[in-house]
Amino acid sequence: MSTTESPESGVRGRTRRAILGAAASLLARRRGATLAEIAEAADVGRSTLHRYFPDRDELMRAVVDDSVEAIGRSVEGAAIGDGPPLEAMRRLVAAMVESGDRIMFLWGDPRVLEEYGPRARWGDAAEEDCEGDERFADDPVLDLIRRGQAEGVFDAELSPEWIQHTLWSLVFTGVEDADKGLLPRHGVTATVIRTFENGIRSPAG
Amino acid sequence: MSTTESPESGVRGRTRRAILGAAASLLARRRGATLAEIAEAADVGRSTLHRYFPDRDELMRAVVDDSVEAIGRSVEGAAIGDGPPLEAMRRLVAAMVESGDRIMFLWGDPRVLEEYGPRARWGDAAEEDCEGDERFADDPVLDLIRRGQAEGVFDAELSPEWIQHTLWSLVFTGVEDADKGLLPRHGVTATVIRTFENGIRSPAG
DNA sequence: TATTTTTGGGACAGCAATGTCCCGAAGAGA
DNA sequence: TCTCTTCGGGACATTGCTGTCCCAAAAATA
Repeated sequence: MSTTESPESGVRGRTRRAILGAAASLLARRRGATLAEIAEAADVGRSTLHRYFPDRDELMRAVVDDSVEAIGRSVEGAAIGDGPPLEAMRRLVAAMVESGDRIMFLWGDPRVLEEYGPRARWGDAAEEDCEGDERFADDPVLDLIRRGQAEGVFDAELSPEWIQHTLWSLVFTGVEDADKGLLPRHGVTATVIRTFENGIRSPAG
Repeated sequence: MSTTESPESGVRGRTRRAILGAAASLLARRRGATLAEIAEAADVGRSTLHRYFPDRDELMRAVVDDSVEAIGRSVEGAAIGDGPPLEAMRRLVAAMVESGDRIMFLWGDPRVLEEYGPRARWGDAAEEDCEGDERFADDPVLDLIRRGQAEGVFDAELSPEWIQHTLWSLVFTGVEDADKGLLPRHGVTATVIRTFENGIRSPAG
């Protein structure tokens, strides 16, 4: 190990990922899930869980970080900076749907991002007057939305933030419906894209 | 009413409504809020709260029932059975936005409707194979959606249930954003309607 | 004013979740 | 095989929420 952070040491890395994955998946569906339940879902003893994450808060922070990273990687793979905005947006939706569990975890409880969000990385003492938006100033998703608006493809009367929230919201709803069996898993992306782009109005009408 | 249910007796009715309102408002924003917090928000002693609702479950059921009724009344006032579907839908959105707190409470936690939903009214032992949809068979909102589809106004390739979920989801997001100050309170309805109807595509494009 | 209802708060026991510690067993690596 | 690490589970004290009971004060009603 280098200094403080254990990198990805074969054993600990695997266990750690197992815990984070199980936690995200379970917490997405049952917030307030017990640590014992999370441990069980991860197929790990409660002691082990405590060994990796001393208390609930640290676990939450880690799961949030991990989820943000996972989604980030997925989004990165969509290369939303390239090509026509509409097509980039479709790739983005697909990427987000693929990270279904993480999306449900992060978006399912607004508090989660507020309390354990990226802010933590900057140190917690920083309670500046940041209205909570500038930290997303370089968000590639917002960039894409602005680009689409500038090119006249996306509705410019809607604020980029609102469009972004709509996106998250629809993806979340789609993933959730699929999770409940109300929507076929393979059709989620198409349905979300269709609704997101055109709304519910009949294309014919 | 006469026998078991206390009707609306001036005093008890007022206290009851205060508790239900405060509970919905608080639980909408902080699920897992303590009974003590709810009592405080309702400006009532914890004893009094327990006097009206013996335990947490009964309170939850009551808040759900109350919220469903409140929204129902609001929706009823929108007369969504009359007139062109598109205009009816706009009235519906406006009505739902007006019930912001209740919407946030009911939609914010999917579990809430599953555990304390209308099913409770039928008796809890009824665990028939109802896939959970037939109970909404006569839902006026679904009726409106189907009507709109039949008239060629709403996208017929989207399932009515999906459209309904989209509707709830967008209204929820709008109300939530307004709650956080990200969206001007008076513009929520228009923004939601615009997005819901047309998606994010530029009308010009 | 007198009576009944309603209320608020304190005291209390029960309970489930949490966090800590320890030890023997299983597993990985040399 | 030997050694070091990691693991699972039990035991334990602690904490915070819950639900119950009681009583005096405040409010409503007659």
